[in-house]
This record gives sequence, structure tokens and C-alpha cells, in this order.
Amino acid sequence: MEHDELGELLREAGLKATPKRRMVAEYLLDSGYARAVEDIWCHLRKRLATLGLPTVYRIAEELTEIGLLARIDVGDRVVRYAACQAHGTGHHHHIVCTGCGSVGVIPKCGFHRQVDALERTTGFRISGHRLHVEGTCPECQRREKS
Amino acid sequence: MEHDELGELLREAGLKATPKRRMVAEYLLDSGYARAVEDIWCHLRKRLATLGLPTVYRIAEELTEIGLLARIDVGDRVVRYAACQAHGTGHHHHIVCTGCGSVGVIPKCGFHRQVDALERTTGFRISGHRLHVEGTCPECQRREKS
DNA sequence: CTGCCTGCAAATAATTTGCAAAGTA
DNA sequence: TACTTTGCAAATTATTTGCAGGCAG
Repeated sequence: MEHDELGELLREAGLKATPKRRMVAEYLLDSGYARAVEDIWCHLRKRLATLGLPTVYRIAEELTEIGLLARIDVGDRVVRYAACQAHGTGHHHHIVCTGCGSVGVIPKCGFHRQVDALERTTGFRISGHRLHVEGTCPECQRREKS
Repeated sequence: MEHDELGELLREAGLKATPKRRMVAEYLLDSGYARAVEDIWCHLRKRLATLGLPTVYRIAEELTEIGLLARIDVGDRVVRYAACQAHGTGHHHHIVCTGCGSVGVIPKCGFHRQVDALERTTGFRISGHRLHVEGTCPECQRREKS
């Protein structure tokens, strides 16, 4: 038997490697898109009819907690999840296609360089930040031209 | 009579300068805090019992549309609104105190310098971004020490 | 006076929770 | 076996909508 990477990741995090957790993780890892919980559920239900919506909510949160997924907030008040391709590589942000929801990685974040100056000018002690970038992915650009 | 700045702003935007719109705007302009719609409503209702919650929702959105308020998204799924102190001064972001909700301005945003490089490396055409910074405001820092 | 504003009541819609049954290690 | 995970049904909660009456310009 080969290295069951996903299973190990889950168990290391103290989660049991159940089929449903695997399904959700694998679906998003393969897809490369940010998906609403309901979308994930609709898709996976075709394979496994007994999958419950609350379960998908719970799993998505757990997988986000352990860094496997990223919460993507497009601004409608629907939380989406995407495979965090930069899982384990440290601080980074995501760029999301407004057309199709595909997600890219922004590996370097220049913001930390501004933090000192900002703390001085605002008086705030800065504890964290979140950058949301949107645009059009290469594929959707191609589609536009036609 | 003096310059009714707020009234003018509203009318210029094509909105009637009604007392309720003024109340919401003035409350947030004075407060300096990010407030959930329900908080705004609870506060203003003491003065004006007939104020409806849906009205506050509508007004907050309108005032955001015209740039007077800013939508603040703390990550719980409750939309908050704050006076946009940098109203009219162009692109900027906000820093929000996790303790009390007070809001500061981040006048300069270094992100545009990264856009070109990022478009090249990701292939995305970038159309916009949103930076959310959190921290502890000076007052809450003082309070912590005691 | 005319059309924009607003209150109220009710509808949505996403997400959460309780609990008993089922599955993993 | 012991503890985690999950399904289902129902509850929550923020936000939205429809519509009749009210108010600013």
C-alpha cells in the first residue's frame, strides 16, 4: 500500500480519516475552485446519497482549521471553500476569479513591511490581516474573447 | 443657515435628505466604530421609536453606495458599517479593533505595485482587492494594561 | 402633488444544533 | 469497545421583500 497522504494529514490533526472527509477534501483538491457548501454537497450527493448538508458544513470547517482548505469570502454572504494549494508553505493569500471561482495563490505578501509604519501612524497594535484579490482567470479571459 | 454638508452630499447622490438617513450617518460619523445594523437600530430607536430595522438596512447600504460608510467584514457573518473617514480621498483600507470595533484608516495601499508582477505570474487579470487589517486600538491597549 | 421613503409583517436563505444511530481505530 | 462522526429534523439568525401609508421637494 502507498503513502496515504490525506489520511495521514487527517490523523495527524486528530481527525479520523472517514470517507466523507476524504470525499470533500479530494473534491476540492481536484477542482481548484472555490465552492459553496451547498455546491459541494450537491456534487458529492450524486455519489453518496446519504451525505448530509450539516456534515459538509462541519467537514469544511475542520479541514479549514487544519489548513487543508481556505475560506473564500467573495462578499455575498456565502462562505466558499477552496483547496489551499499553498498548504503548509506559510503566510499567503488567494486570488479568486469572479467568473468561475477558480483560485490562485499569491505566495508573497508585502504587507508585513508596512506593519511597523502603520502601527506608528495609527497607534493600533496590528495582529493580522486578510487580503482578498479578485480578477479574471486565464481561462475566463480566453472565453471572453470569443 | 450654515452649509448643510450632509444634506448636500445626500442630494447630490440623488437621495432625499430624510431625518432617518441623517441619523444613521451622524451616528456613525460621530462614533468612529463599526456597528452591526442591529446595533445602530437599537441605539437610534431610543430617540426615534418608529424606526424600522429594514430601514436601517436599506439606509446603511445606500450610504455605503455613495461612499459615506464602509462595509466592515470582521469574519463573523454579520455586516458592520463604519463612517468612512477617508470619504472622497480615494483608494484606502481600514483597520479594525478586535476589542471595541473602532476603525482607523490605512491611507496608502502598496498593493498596486504588485499587480503587474502578480498578473504575470498568475495569469489572472486583476480587477480589485480588499484588505482587512485587525488589531488593538490605543485605547484598548491601555485598558489591557490595567 | 408626485414619487421617493419607510414601517410592518412575513419570507428567505445560510448556517447551526441536538440527539440517536453508525462507523473508525 | 470507546469515542468520534454523521444524518435528520428543527432551530437560529441575519438579511430581504411586498406593499400600503407618509413625507420631502
